[in-house]
Amino acid sequence: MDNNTATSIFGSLSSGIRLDVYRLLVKTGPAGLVAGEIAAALGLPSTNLSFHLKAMTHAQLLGVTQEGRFQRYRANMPLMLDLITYLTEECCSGHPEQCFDQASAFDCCESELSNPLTQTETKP
Amino acid sequence: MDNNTATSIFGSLSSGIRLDVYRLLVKTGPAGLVAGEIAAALGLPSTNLSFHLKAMTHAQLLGVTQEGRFQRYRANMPLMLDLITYLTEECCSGHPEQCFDQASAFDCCESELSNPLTQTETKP
DNA sequence: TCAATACTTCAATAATTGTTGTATTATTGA
DNA sequence: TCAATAATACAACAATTATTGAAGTATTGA
Repeated sequence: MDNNTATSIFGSLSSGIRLDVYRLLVKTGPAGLVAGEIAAALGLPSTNLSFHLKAMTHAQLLGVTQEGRFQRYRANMPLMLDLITYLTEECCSGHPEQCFDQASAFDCCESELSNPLTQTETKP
Repeated sequence: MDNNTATSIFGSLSSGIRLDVYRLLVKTGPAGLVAGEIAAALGLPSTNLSFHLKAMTHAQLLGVTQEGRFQRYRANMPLMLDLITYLTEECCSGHPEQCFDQASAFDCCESELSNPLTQTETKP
């Protein structure tokens, strides 16, 4: 992960439409959705959605596979994990527990179970 | 966390300069840096840096406190955790382990130790 | 008090990004 | 084959964002 890759991912998620698309595809997981389903779910004109899908695919935030005349899009989850790693590299110069001393409602550094990405159940 | 908040955070990190600023401040942790130190570290004209710091502060990605004639900036780490939670809410409709079955090099769902935010040591 | 320092604001301009409608490509099923 | 469907490409225009230099505000220390 380098600065350019990271900024293009962030740029991809800096529009309300693209963020909605991404969250929708995170929700559907490996099944993904074809472009028309995304357009219907979000109520967007196909030409505008296509513009945004292209941007997200170019940033590698989405993957796409052809199925006949359909294009199926999926969220690239591993890339998001890479991005988080990049953001927190050298956190507090190697002492990440300090980053959260300031915060009240976070106990992430005391617990190994606080990352939503690593849990299958968040509502016990 | 709502769509608008999240897109403004992503917009904040969609410029190479702002991403450099954020990562620099993550690295310095609670100590933070004053504006002049950031400008010196990144080699930026103060007027341009000020523009970017204002954008990041407005998005709440940075906090700022006055110290005499200095302005000290710090990264808002808890906000980043909120953002990650927002992105992964309803991941795979409640079955996040599926999101990573596609990936080869990630074992996050088998291990509770893979989140950089929850570790104090990443290089054993 | 006053010059120097730290930083921000403002205005002008440049560059990038977003939206829409129309046209085009490719695939399917009758 | 051919009309219908799915989606993308292009062009025009609108809107937003970035950069710079000059001017302004506030604080400090001599």
